[in-house]
Amino acid sequence: MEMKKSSRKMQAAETKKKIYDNAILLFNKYGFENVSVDSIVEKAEVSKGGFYVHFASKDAILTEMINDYVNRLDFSYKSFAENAPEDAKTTDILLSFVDQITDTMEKIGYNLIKLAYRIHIERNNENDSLLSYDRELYRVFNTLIQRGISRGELRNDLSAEMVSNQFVTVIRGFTYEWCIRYPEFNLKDNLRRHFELLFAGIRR
Amino acid sequence: MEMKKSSRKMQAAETKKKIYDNAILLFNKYGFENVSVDSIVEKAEVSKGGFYVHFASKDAILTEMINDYVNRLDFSYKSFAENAPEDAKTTDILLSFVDQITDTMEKIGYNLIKLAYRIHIERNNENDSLLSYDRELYRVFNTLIQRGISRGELRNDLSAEMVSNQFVTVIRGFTYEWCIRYPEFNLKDNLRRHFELLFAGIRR
Amino acid sequence: MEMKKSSRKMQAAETKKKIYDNAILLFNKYGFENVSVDSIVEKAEVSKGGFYVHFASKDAILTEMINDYVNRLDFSYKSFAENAPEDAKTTDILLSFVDQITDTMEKIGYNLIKLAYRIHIERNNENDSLLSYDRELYRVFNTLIQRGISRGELRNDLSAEMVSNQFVTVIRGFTYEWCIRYPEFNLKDNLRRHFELLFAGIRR
Amino acid sequence: MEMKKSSRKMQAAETKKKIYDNAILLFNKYGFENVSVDSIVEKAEVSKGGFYVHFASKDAILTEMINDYVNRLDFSYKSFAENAPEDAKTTDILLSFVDQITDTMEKIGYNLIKLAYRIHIERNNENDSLLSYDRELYRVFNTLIQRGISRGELRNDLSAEMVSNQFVTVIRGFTYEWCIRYPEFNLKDNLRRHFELLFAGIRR
DNA sequence: CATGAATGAGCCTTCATTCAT
DNA sequence: TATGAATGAAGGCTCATTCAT
Repeated sequence: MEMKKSSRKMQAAETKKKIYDNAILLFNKYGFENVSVDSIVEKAEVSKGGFYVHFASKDAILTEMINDYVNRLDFSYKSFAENAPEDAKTTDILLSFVDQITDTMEKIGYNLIKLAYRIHIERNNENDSLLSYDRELYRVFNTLIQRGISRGELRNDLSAEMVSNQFVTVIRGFTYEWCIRYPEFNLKDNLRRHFELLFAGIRR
Repeated sequence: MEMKKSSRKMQAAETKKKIYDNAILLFNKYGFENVSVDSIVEKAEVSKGGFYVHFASKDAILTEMINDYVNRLDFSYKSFAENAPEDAKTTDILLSFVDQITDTMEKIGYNLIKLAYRIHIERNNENDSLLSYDRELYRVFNTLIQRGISRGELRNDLSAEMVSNQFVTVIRGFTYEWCIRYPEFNLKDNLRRHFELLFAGIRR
Repeated sequence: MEMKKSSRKMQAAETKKKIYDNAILLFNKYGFENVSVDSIVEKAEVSKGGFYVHFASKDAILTEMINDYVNRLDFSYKSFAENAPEDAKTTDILLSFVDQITDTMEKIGYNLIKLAYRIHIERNNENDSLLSYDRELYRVFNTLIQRGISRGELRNDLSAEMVSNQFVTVIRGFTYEWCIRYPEFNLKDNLRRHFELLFAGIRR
Repeated sequence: MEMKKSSRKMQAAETKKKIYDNAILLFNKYGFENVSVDSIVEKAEVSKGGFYVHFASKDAILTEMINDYVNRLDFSYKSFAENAPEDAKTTDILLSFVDQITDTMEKIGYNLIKLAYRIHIERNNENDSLLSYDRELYRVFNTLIQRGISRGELRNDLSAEMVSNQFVTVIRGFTYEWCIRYPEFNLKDNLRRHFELLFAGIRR
């Protein structure tokens, strides 16, 4: 009896996932506005009513998607901050943090991220969980930069806050480039290269 | 009487502009897909048929907008390249070029640019006139960086090509940030600051 | 309870029929091009969306109608060919075949047939299922005429093929007349009279 | 001064003809309902306002066309009746009349005639000038048949009225066939053959 | 949970016609 | 006569959502 209930729930969860996955797929291919609930349920091989059993609206599927995205990044940032090596050079830590960010991005997948960016610019700040969320990213950077300054590894005439902001903007900017130039643009290499330039400067 | 000959055409041009301006306004406020032709003509105080006298479709208004945008940037880049001072320091020239770019952006207006970015990410590279166009921007950067290297002002262990690419990506990335953070994000200050960091490096 | 399983589907079928019937009615009264989907759904007392649940387009309803028409005639021709009396005079068989055709036409209804003719001439041979279909009619005639010739009942200086073609053309021509002169033109009487003239000749 | 006025009128007449001809062309290619005034004026290289200078409406052009058609047939029938040879065999006269009809049809042109038939079945007897007009055709036939009967050339057990009606129906029916089977269907041959069958009968 | 028929507001576009120039 | 910008009603079709089964 217990098993049956659980199997029912599993069935339901599978149906939901089928809808979710196919929806994301289509949103990415054609853009959110150009995908109808009809086309989602057709691709997912579910009835139209079934869609509304699992999602309150077409928008709801988007919200869920953004949450996934944010949660995964959140976890990634936090786990880095907790496990950062104590003794390494600050710039090396920064580089490996940037590497981890790109790794996470690539795990989340170009599709989801591009969709997030698209939504982000489509909807006017209405849903700024993404933007606000990156304060976590900002916080990690800020901590690292202050550490670098106080250890004498980074210039002490710089405001850690300003530099952190620049870093976040750079990450977001390069990710945007990745989205519009996929797959020819290598996110990891370019970001790493950019941070190396930022560390050393290009002036002789 | 002779002058009057164009009064009808002028009237028509004004009508077109009224439609165009109001359309851009609405596209930015609500997103292209969420703006109906009905709402455009209502705001522009023109009849629905009137819209189609001046634009072949709702899409056509977008194409016209992108062309405006590209043409203005084009002119800006070219005029800078032609008038660059011969004797100034390369980094100063770069900074003043970046300044001119932001000035141009601000003249074009946040609205138009955000719309362009939105379209850019919404439509899957279908219309990459924007992307390809920025090769002009890339070219100006490349020339300047080579000049800096050969004059001994910039590090000679850097590939001018790579650095130019980074610069273009940075410009685009910061502009994206400007779009999603408007009006709190100051494009000019942030870009200038970023290039200064890039010039000097943040390492001690 | 078991029987009820189809109640939803039966309801749907009824809705579809309501739409179909009213559409045909209106098409005939005002012409296909002059009937809007709005007017159909209003007359059928169905929502606009409902129309598109049952028909993919306004055109689809026409296709369905033509198919109905062709299928019914098809059945009629075939059943005649199978049940033709073996021993009767050929001209009598021909006359009774012509009678059966007009009976079928009248069962199908002036409305549907006129609509079919209208579509036929409106669309430039694009949909010639009707035209090609009448080859079945032609075949029945051909068989009968050959029989008549070989039995010595009909002139043996005539090509059965040519005469069959003439017959089909006559049927179609008189039906056209029926359509444009309805209801004053009696299809059955006129066709029968014409075939009698054709059999005997009008010359003394 | 007199010449100038006339040249103006000629200019106007030419413009009108240009519109008329191109309209007929398009009506035939795409069907009356599918041809817009816009497309007419574009093809005719006339301004939109110009169209309404010469025709009160889109429909007016149709009326004018039907009138042309009817007038030409009218003239043809009358001229035949006036010049019919006194001494020839009635059936020969009938055949040569049928020939003249098809000649006239071919001079008028398949396009115009098909259009007339189309209009005829599209509009519900609203404009039956065509139908009523063919009473002239009927009259010629009636006279000839009565002549044949009284001369002992045709069966005297036939009603001249009935036979005339059959003839007119046949003409119209074969012309319809010509319209929907153009150009593979040879109107003249088929009509001639049919009348020959009607004269002699197909019975042995 | 699942189904799919039904809803009706909304969308983009077309078009015959008018009228000031 | 000729022009073409302007009009606004109408058309075919889409779509997110609801709800009885």
